[in-house]
Amino acid sequence: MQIAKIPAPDFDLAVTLDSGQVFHWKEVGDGFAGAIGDSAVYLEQRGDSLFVSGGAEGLVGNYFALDHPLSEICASFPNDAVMNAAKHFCRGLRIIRQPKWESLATFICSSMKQVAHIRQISRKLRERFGEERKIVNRVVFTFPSAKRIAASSENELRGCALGYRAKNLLATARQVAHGEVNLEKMSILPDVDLRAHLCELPGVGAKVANCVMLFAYERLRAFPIDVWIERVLREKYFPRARKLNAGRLRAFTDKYFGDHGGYAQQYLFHHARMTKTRTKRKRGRFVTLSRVK
DNA sequence: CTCCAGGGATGAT
DNA sequence: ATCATCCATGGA
Repeated sequence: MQIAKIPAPDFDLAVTLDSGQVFHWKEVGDGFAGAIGDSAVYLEQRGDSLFVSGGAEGLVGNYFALDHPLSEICASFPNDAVMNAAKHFCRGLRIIRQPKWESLATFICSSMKQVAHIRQISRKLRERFGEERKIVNRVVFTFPSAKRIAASSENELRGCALGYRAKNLLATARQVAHGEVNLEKMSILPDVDLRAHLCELPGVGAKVANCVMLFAYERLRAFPIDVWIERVLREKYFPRARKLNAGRLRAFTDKYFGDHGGYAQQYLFHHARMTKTRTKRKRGRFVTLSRVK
């Protein structure tokens, strides 16, 4: 196996792969094995260098967006205590450029699921419907195409622990496979129109649409608000606000976090998830109940 | 065992 | 327009 070395300053492979953007990489020795699109890849980081299985250098550099000016992006974050803590904690985290269908399908499956569950769903979909590849003596699977998912049945998808999400994934896969929507051509749309088109797909609402925009369409302003981010916003930015609805939070995040809001969001998300504490509102304040490992 | 999760669709106010 | 309810599943 030929291994190429590529420079990867301002990058943390492990943090990036563990930050809830992608769900299929598995640890192998000191590195990770998985698929980028159709190609099986092995990755290992040593300091500021990335060691990549043969021929995948360009693929890897693009996937991990090593061209993003990360220090400038982080410098554009709002200067407050919460953001600074997350920025320090997540140093080297980059927003990945994911394949569009893979990202869309995965986040349709993500609703009301913990990250560990999404990993299982991703693995089962790949093992059952994807294509097998081999890398460093390991078997990995590509993510199944929309056509392959569309050719399956709802019951087969339910067999991948999808539950009620199976119907949505199948319906969206059919629209993509039949050409009713063209995910690639949607790249030319401005944010507002892209979001509106994505939200017309079954199982896609504002949150999933923003994830796909951020992770697959490189819309670095897109700011997904899930239960974790909503908790951070309520507890840290509006600690005693009453009647904070979704629209109010949306208005705040869109103007406060700015042009790289999606990056800021990902840092806040990963930081919160890795340092999670249970809290409860008590006499207008949030108090810690118990710390979870 | 219980709790809860990178939500969305639907129907009632 | 906002709000409540339901939807399945399994790791922690």
